[in-house]
Formats: sequence, structure tokens, C-alpha cells
Amino acid sequence: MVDDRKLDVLRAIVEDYVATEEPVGSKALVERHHLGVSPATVRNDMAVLEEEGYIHQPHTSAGRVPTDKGYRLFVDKLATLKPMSTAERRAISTLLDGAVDLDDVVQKSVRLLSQLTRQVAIVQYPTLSRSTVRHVELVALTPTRAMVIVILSTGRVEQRLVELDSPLADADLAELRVAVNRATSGVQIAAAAAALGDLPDAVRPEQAEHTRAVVGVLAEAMSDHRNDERVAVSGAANLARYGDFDTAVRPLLEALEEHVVLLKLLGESGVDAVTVRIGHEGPYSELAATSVVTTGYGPQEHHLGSLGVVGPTRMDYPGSMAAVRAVARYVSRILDEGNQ
Amino acid sequence: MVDDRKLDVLRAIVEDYVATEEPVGSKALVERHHLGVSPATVRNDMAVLEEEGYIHQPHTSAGRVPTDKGYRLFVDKLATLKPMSTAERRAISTLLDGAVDLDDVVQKSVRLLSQLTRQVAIVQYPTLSRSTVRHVELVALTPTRAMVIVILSTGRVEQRLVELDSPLADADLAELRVAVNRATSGVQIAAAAAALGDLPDAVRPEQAEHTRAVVGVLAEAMSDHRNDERVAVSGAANLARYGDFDTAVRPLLEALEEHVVLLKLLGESGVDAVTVRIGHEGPYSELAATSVVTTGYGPQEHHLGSLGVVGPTRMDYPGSMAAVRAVARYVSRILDEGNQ
DNA sequence: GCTGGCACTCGTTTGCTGGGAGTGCCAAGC
DNA sequence: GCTTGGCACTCCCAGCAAACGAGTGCCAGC
Repeated sequence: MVDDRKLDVLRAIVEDYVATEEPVGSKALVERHHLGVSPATVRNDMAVLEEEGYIHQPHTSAGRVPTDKGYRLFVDKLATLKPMSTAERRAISTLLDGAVDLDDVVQKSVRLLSQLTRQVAIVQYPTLSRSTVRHVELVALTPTRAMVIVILSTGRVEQRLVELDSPLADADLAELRVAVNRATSGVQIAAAAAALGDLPDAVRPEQAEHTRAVVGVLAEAMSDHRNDERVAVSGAANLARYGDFDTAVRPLLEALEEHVVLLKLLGESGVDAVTVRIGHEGPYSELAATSVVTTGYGPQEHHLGSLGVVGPTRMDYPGSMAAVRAVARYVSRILDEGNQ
Repeated sequence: MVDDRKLDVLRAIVEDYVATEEPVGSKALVERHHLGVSPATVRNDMAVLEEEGYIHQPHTSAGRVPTDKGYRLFVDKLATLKPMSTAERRAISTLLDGAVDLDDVVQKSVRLLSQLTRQVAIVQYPTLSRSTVRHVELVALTPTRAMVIVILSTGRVEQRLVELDSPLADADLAELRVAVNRATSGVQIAAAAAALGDLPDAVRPEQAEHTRAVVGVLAEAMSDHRNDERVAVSGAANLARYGDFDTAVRPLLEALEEHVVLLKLLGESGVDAVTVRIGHEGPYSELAATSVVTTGYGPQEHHLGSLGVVGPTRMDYPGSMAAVRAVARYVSRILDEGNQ
């Protein structure tokens, strides 16, 4: 049976182990935390905790180390989210308010998150799939070369070059611009890309050739899900703080290069709900020694992407969870503002 | 005196040490390279090389290790650039030809370079400062909110939101668009930003308020040198291959987070001239154990940015130099094509 | 049910030693 | 005069044993 005091002991073990990176023994425990009982009692509790699988002893005469299950219990039952200090809050808001565009927001956030948590931070770029087309602009660069620019509701701008076989008159371009905007404005990009398919025949049949070229590139730009797969990473240097190079650092360092892996790690967590995946709970056996703290972000509960931190299972969960939630909220707020 | 055979010995030492990561002795040397002389002779040569400071002995009864000075001589005198294999060439061109825009080129290049060299690759985003304005587009999103879009000669697109105090009529916006383009089209961005200063009074005095707002944001977008400071990094996981965590890996890992440091490392190397900076030759004493191989890129010898690889002094210089040069050439070519 | 005492376990540190890799030097040979 | 084989010497390192000590489990007493 795991009663309150045993939970206290578990919490103390987790905290000490996170702080010292060394197995923690009964004596050190009662010295550093005022548990109000003697080492012998703590030892009895530890024996039970070990039997239940929450802690583990590397070898006979060593202290105890939390298991993944122990961390899990710690996170579920014990972690009171440390609130951010006002200084930290101010740092977040001033930094992110200074961002000039969406990419800037992402890059600043990821940097910030890694600095706040002293861990490796990951921020997924906002997905485009749920955004709507705000405006399409066509610009003639030369008579046979135009640039199409798609402005999305999230504030993101996609641009593509179009090469034409024959010159296109400005008047025709203007007409095409009107037609395209009429067809796509306010429509979700996937639907907008589909809607464009009907245009070539509907507008100026004699210009169908041009229309088809422009519309083709436009549709491609709108169905480009490149962004859905992009992530920004920061703070790899924080891994250097950890020992255990081969089991903890190296696999993670390798994973950081594989953005697909990172996306899977981030998962699809809901907005405002912080998810913690501990060690083996994650999808990769090589990353059994790393934990992930993530949450979704997006204006008004619309999930646009995920962000979070990764690090060794032995990480500061309460601090990481608080920072992840705080940053996600600010990012959501900024996306909300840009959206009006 | 350093004659030809001693150079051969030095080369052999460098090659073996790079391959094995271990001090190399005279016996192993004659076995693995057909130098045509006995170990004793090689020892005599090594004694001279050591006296001259090209190699170093960690301790008595150990093999020799090249010094920074030794690598320098190796690079200057001995390294014949390995040509890229045709498979590698094809990989480069197919990958980079598939890039859809400038950022994509940069991201694909850096990835590619790190894979080719199995080192950490760094690519600076092309600087905007030398590019000219190709077109400025103004788009009304709501009556009091507009988006300004600047298309540059390099193909880069900058966008900014403008908030207006009072509604702006479409006709006025159109007129402003014409005026702005007349003032800036084909002009280098710095000059264009300056030229915009005169606009508010010259065009429609009664619209000066609006003009000033739009022009202000435009000028800001044009003088935004954010891009000059941006770099893409890839291949940090390759550091894991190296031992010597504290002296070689950790400082570099930390440097990778500091883009300012990376920019300084990249330096301002000329297009088509590969620069090698070995160990202490670089600007940072913490990075005394790392070397940098860089070159500039840009269409028609116009330096738009730099790219390169960093790694421990014990790196494969010929291979790295060849890969850096090859990638830079392809990037230059692509920028050139987009520029026509 | 908590506590102090105590014997026990076992990883780590320290000190030592033998083997081996590699060198420098020397005398002889081409 | 350069090259070569031989040889004594140096010094790192792997391997081992002993001492150490942190931490435990268990037990008897409160």
C-alpha cells in the first residue's frame, strides 16, 4: 500500500535525484527534507516503494533511483506546477510581442522555451491546413514570369514563381486576380485548391492556357503541407549538462536531426492540456531514457501545432510543464491577435 | 629542413590519425603506407617534424599527433581535393533542383552538406543588403489594415502588416502602389528605404498620413537585416562520433546555439575560394580544438553569404573542402538562375 | 508502528605491477 | 651521408587486490 508518507518519500527521492543525478539514500533523504521520521522508517517505506516498482536500486549497496513508473506517479499525483515568476512572465511577453511575423514567433518561442527550461525545446510550425485564404496576389515580374502570393488567415505568406509560355497582358492578369480571389477568399486552403480546378474553363476561355498555369501553381502552393512537417529546435547544448552520453545524450542528439521523429514525439496534444510522456511510454525504444513534455497551441482551442521540451527522464517535470504551458499560452494569444 | 619524404610522412600521419583517432607510431606508418623506407628512418623524420612543430608527442613512448601547424601544412601543401563522385554530384543537383524557394534551398543545402561530410554544416541565409527591389505589392485586408509585400531580386519575399488610423480607399492604395514602385523598383534596398522618405510629401498631400504609415513599415522591412544574421545548422548528431567530449564536443555544441558565434566562424570568405581555419587560428579560444572549412556563395562572384562545416581539428580536410566547394557552386548556380 | 543498532553487501578508490608500444641513439652497411 | 637493424629506456595502461565506505535489511526494544 502506498500511503501519504510514502508519496512524500517518493517525491523527495525524485527531487533529490533530479538535483544530484545520483542514487539517493535514506540518510541523505531525512537530512535534506524534513520528513519527521528516522532513516530506518524511510528505508521501510523505500522497500515497499521498490516492491511496487516505483523506485529501483542499481545495486545492493546503493541508493534508490525512480523508475519510469515512479516518475509517472510523481507527475500525476505530486507535481504542483511551479508558477512562473513575474520576471519570467515579463520576459516571455516582451520577447514574443517583438516578433515581426509568424516564423519569427516560432523561432523566438523555441529559443525562449529552451532557455526557460534549460532543456531541448521543440516548436512545430503552425499547420496551414486549417487556415483560410485571405487574399491572393498576382504580380507580373516580366511578361512571361509572374509571382503568385497567397496570404493566409494565420498571417502566413506563401509565394511561388510561375513561368508562362506566352506573354500575359496586365489586364488579363488583373481579371484573373479578381476571379481567383472570388473563388478562394475566405475558404480553407484545401477547399480553395479544389475550387481553383474549375476556373480555367469558367474565365476567359481564350486565356485558359495562362489560367491553367497560374492556377496550377496556386493550387500546389495551397496544398503544400511542408509546414506541417517543419519544426524548430533549440537548446541542444543543454544536453551537455547530462552525463550518460551513450544512453541519454547520443540517441536524443540523433533524434533531433530527424524532424519526423520529433513530430511524432510532439504528438497531437490538446490545447491547454500538458502531456507528459516518460521514457518507455514514448514511441521509440532508443529514446527509453528521454521524456517529453508537450502541449498544443492555437487560437481559441484550435490546434495549430504542438510545442514542448525533451530531455532525460530525470528532468524537472514541474518546471518544464509550467514553462511549456506558459509559452504555449502566449503563442496562442499572439496567433489570436494576428487573426482578427 | 622539410623535404619531400618528410611531407609524405606528415601526410601519412595526418591521414592515419584522422582515421584512427589515435597517435600513430613509426611501425604502423610503414605498414599502412608504402613509404619504401624502414621505421627507423621514419622515426628520424618524425624527430625533425616534431622539432619544427608540425607534430607532437602526447608523452614519451606514444605515437605522434599532428599539431595545428601540421594540419596547416597538410592543407596548404598536400591536400588534393577529392573530386566528388558522380553519384554525389547527382545527389546534390537533384536535391537542390527540387527546392521551391530560397529558404528551402538553404535548408536543403545545410542538410546535404552535413550528410556529405558527416560533420556539422552551417549555411548562412543570403544577405538581403545587396539585393534590389523587384516589386512592392500593397494589399488591403480590411479598410484599416493592409499588408505590404516586398519582392527582392534574390526571390526573397518580405511581408509586414500595416495598421492604419483611418480607412484607406482602394483607389488611393492603388496610387500609392504605383508611386512606391516607381520610387523603389530596381533600387538596392538600402537606397530604396531612403528614397521612400521623400514620398509622403510628393504624393497626394491629403493622404500623407496614410502614406507615412505604409512607407514607414516598408522602409523598416527593407532595412531589416535580420536575415544577415540567420544561419541554418545541421548535423549536430555527427559530433557524437567524436570522443573527447569536454574539449571538442561540448564547446562546439554550445557554439552552435549562438548564431552570432557561427557567423563569425563562417567569416567573409570569397566566392569559390575555400578557406580553412584550424584550431587556434580561429577567433575563439574555447574552440581551439575545432576547425572550420568555409566558402562564400552567390551568383556571379557576388558574395551573398557563406557556408561551411565545422568539426574537430582532426577532420577529413580534403573531403570537407571538396564538399563545401561543390555545394557552394550548386547554390550559386541556383541563385543565379532565379535571378534572371 | 517507529527507532537505533549492527552485520553485510558491493561498488569505488587506491596502490601496485607486468606487459607492451613506441621512442632515441648507436654502430654498421650501402 | 643517409639508411637500417638492434637495443636499452620510458611511460602508459590494463589488471588485480586490498581498503574503504555508503547504503541496506533485519531485529529487538520502545
